[in-house]
Amino acid sequence: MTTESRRESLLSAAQRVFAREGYHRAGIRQIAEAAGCAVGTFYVYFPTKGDCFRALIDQLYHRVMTAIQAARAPQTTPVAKLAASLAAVTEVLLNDQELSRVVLVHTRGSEPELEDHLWAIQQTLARLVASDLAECGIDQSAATVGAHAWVGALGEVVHLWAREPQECDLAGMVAEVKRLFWRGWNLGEPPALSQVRASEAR
Amino acid sequence: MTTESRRESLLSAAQRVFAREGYHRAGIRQIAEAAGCAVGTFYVYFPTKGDCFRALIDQLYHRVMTAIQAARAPQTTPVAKLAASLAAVTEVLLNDQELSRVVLVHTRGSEPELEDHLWAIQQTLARLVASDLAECGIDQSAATVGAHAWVGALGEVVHLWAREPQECDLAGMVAEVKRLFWRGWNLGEPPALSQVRASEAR
Amino acid sequence: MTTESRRESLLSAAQRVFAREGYHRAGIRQIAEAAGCAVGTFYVYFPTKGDCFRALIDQLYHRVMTAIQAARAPQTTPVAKLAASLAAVTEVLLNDQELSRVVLVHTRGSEPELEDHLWAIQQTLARLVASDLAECGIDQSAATVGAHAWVGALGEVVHLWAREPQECDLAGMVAEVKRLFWRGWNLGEPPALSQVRASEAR
Amino acid sequence: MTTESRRESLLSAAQRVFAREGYHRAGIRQIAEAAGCAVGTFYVYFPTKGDCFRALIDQLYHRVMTAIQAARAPQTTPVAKLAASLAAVTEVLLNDQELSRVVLVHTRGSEPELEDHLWAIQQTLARLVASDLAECGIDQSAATVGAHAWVGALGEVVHLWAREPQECDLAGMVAEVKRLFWRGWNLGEPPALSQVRASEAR
DNA sequence: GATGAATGAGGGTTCATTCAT
DNA sequence: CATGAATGAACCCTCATTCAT
Repeated sequence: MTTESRRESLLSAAQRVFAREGYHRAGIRQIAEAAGCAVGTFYVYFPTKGDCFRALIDQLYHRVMTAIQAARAPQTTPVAKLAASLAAVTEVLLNDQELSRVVLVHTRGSEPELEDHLWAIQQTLARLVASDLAECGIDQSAATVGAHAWVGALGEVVHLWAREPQECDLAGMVAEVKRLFWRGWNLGEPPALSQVRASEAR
Repeated sequence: MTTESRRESLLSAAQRVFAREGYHRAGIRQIAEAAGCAVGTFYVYFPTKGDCFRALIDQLYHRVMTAIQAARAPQTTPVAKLAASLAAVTEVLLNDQELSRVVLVHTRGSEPELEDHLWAIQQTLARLVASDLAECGIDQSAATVGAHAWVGALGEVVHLWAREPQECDLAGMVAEVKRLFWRGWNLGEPPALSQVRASEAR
Repeated sequence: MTTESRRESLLSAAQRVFAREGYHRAGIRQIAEAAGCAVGTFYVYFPTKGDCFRALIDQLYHRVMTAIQAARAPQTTPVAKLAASLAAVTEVLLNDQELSRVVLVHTRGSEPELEDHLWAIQQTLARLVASDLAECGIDQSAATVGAHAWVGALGEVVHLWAREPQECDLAGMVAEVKRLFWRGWNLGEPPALSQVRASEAR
Repeated sequence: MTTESRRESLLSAAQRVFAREGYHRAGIRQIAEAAGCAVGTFYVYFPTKGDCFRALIDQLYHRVMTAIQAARAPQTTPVAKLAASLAAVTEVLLNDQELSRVVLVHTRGSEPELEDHLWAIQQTLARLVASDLAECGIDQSAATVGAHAWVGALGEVVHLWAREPQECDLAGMVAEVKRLFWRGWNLGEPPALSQVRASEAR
């Protein structure tokens, strides 16, 4: 087993345990056991429990940012860029549901440092959305609030799905949130996901 | 000092400490000290740290529910009831900012039992809103999602304010959220708060 | 059991365990057990293992300084003051043999902070002796070295006794050290302990 | 790199790290890194951290004993032998200051086994000095104590120098210690180092 | 011989909770 | 009711040592 795969097995074990137990109830012992290695091995790869959690946050962040950049690149109008960004975020959440759950649900109440870290990331994301909104003609402060509201709404929907996975359809809910905000921002009905994708194609 | 006032001083001390430190970093020692009594006294009034926190959750819940019922009673149309409910919630948040912060921000990551408790309450609230939405002509599933999205958006805005209290105006942001969702639900521009209040008067 | 006596029982248990095991091998669990209490109780009285050890250092320091001041007060000539100081130190070592052993033998290799603490104390003591020596006509640098040499010699003799308690007589060795240094400093034969004591009487 | 030179580079790295950090704070990782090799390599040359430290003790011991034997050989009178022995020890300390520091300062508090080992060596040395002293007419027990006192004084002076290297002159202090003990033993003023060396010459 | 990832016993410390006073 | 010393399970983390490559 290479050191990279060991690190990844620890990371995915941590993801599972954090998802199930939350930050504080998750013990290094459990994570190591879930990864099939000893406690000491955990510390070969992560200096700290918090650093391990942060790696998960960063993993999600990286995926989101990558997806957003890829999705925005081919777009030309502000509305299209906004739509593409939201679609990209949505897509990552749908693809990495457990990871999203860990990051969006369990960072709160973990450690101030981690909360700050995620907060900074969400600020980045919110500012991006806000600046798109501003370009779409929405006034500055409404754009800021709107962006945060969107982040919160999305987070809550993930939370709902995290609590009752069998009773709800995350994809459908996410689409509904998009329609809701789209109208709320006076941008009309949102472009269907398929249309966005079509326009992404070069 | 009467039994009741001692309990309330503990509760308000707990509110302050939980707001500042979060659930896990808040220690019984700190709470007791903030309340000006000994650790043992805390346990005369609350069987458990979690029960104390739950009492804060319930306090907010009680205020919200009372306010909603009072606001809805005089309303006749579904839209007016919805508007009244949202306005009532909003008003409680603005009046009890620290308490809202504790409950909405710090319940996550506390303990499964407490998370469940808050969740059940938010479900109740969301269902209320959802049923109003449904009566306003929004289809069932969209109503459910919409209600949760609204709860999440509101929570996030409280979070934003909790993090940067001097840079943002909670009341203004809450009003903006209302406009956003009102349009999102195709209900037109929201009634001004003053109008709602006027119609509340008997 | 009062809190003061509890603290003292912990301190004396710590003294025993540190004497037997040295700083690093001594565990909080052992100390607590030796004191007949739980691990947590140790931390009610000492914030840290190091703080507990430091309390022992300070205990010895306090006894030494008290004894020195009492012994010097009635003396008038520099030689008599020097003799009184050395006799006082000697007396404390003989009365508190285990404590002396802990402090003089086991501080080294404990923690930098503790080593510094003891070092500062020994510097104080050495400077006191050095200044007496200087007043006895010994030149400055020789006085400094002489004082440290005396401290080291005394420490080593304690060490010898710590290692082979049944084969050596600490009191006799300490007396021999005094004679040795007295001649080394050209002060003639040292005053007998009884004489010093006699002159202490008012 | 030959086996021997690798071992020596590890030994000198260990000397540096132990001098800087003390026994417990020095980690195998640091030593290996300082020697420019991997952790595993360390264990090719030393079965144990303690064994590595012991090798340093023995290194100093070997140098001291070699120097003493060389210095004593040409001497004929007991006083000259004593002077030669002390001068030899002194010379080694001055030539191998870092090593002396490691052994004399950091063995205490390391491990019982290592402390015993150094103790046995110091006993050997002390007995040698004590037997010379006895031949110089000093009575048995005074000789033993004197020898230990001398070892302790020397160690403390090394310690002083280890703590404040820039403020003190090890060579000068060592010379002063010699004068002090020489007078303490009623042997008059000590022979100058140069005289000893002259008499060493064949 | 050389490597460095893996190990796991054991370390110090925390803190919600209890209970005798 | 009020107290606060006492508790001990459980936590995160370290590091000397091993061994397959």
